[in-house]
Amino acid sequence: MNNLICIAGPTASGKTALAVELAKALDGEVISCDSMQVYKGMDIGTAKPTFDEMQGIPHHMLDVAEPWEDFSVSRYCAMADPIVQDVLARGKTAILAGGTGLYMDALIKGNEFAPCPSTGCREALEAEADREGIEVLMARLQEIDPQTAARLHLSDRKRIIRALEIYMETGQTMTAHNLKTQQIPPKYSPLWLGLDFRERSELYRRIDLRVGLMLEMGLIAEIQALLDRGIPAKCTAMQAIGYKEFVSALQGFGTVEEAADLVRQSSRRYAKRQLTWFRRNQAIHWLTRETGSDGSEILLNARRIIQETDK
RNA sequence: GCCUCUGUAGCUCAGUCGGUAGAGCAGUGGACUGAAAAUCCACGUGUCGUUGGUUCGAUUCCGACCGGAGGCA
Repeated sequence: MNNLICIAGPTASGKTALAVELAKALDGEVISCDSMQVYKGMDIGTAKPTFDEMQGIPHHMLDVAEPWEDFSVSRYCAMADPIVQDVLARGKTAILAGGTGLYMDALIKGNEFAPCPSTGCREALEAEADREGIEVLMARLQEIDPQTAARLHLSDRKRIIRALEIYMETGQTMTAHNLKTQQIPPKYSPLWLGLDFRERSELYRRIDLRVGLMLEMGLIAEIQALLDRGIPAKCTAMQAIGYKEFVSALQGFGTVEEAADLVRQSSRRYAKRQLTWFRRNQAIHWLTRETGSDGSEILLNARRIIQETDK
């Protein structure tokens, strides 16, 4: 029984539309799996489903955080998992749709994350890296967790710091922690669907189109409103593609047109990274859109796959 | 019409004092366990405009032709 369906795919591939269509057909509710659509007030630039697009289907995990808050995978799972269970308990189909692969995998696997209480140890590590150089931290990591140290490149400052942080907070190495969580069997076994295009250039064309549309819909005004509310330009939410570039333009660094070019390019690279993430998931049934197609075969193929696997 | 400059990777260009070439950007592949729209790694063969000549050998030197830019009439 396919009562849990995951819809993965790169940005601008049509996940929202497919999720709504499937929800209509299967008495389902949509749970968004997107690291930026969680923020209130960030609608246009995150391509959050509009009221019309939702077509009366309940959508969860949108607008669940303020833009100045720090959000994270663990917080996502903590909020989304009870929702999934509730939808299933009510006998409905839960449709998990979104492009944040880490969030989706973590929720499905039921990952437990190493704790990260705010003791300021991350800040201390950051400061130390600034002062002493990252090599010093890497050397320490080499001592306590050689496997992780070997895996990480010296320039991957973020992960080096995170690995040390886990050890300092829990007394357990990242390697040990990961080993432990990997042994836990996945919490859910959903039907996985993935959206892709026969030709990459078709995806890129859609991305370009969407960026233009976002500007027409008033993305700049949306960003200005966020800044007017005093949202720090350096918070996690403002790292979002389509926000950071225009914030920078509004602050006088370059023109809006130049920023739009950057947004298109970052979105293309992001889409590529998303595909890399999802491609390694062997469970995904790929729905590949043929060149020149209007996309109508996608829903049909999705429903066929659902039927075939529902025995 | 004449003169000068120019034609090399998808784009902008470098280079070879003659031994078939390399940067940036674009692009591609990959990693990813509490920032993930983040962070990080790897990847450069292309009729060197066309065609003759010189040469053991030409993308490189010489000629002609075809594009492009500028100047003089």
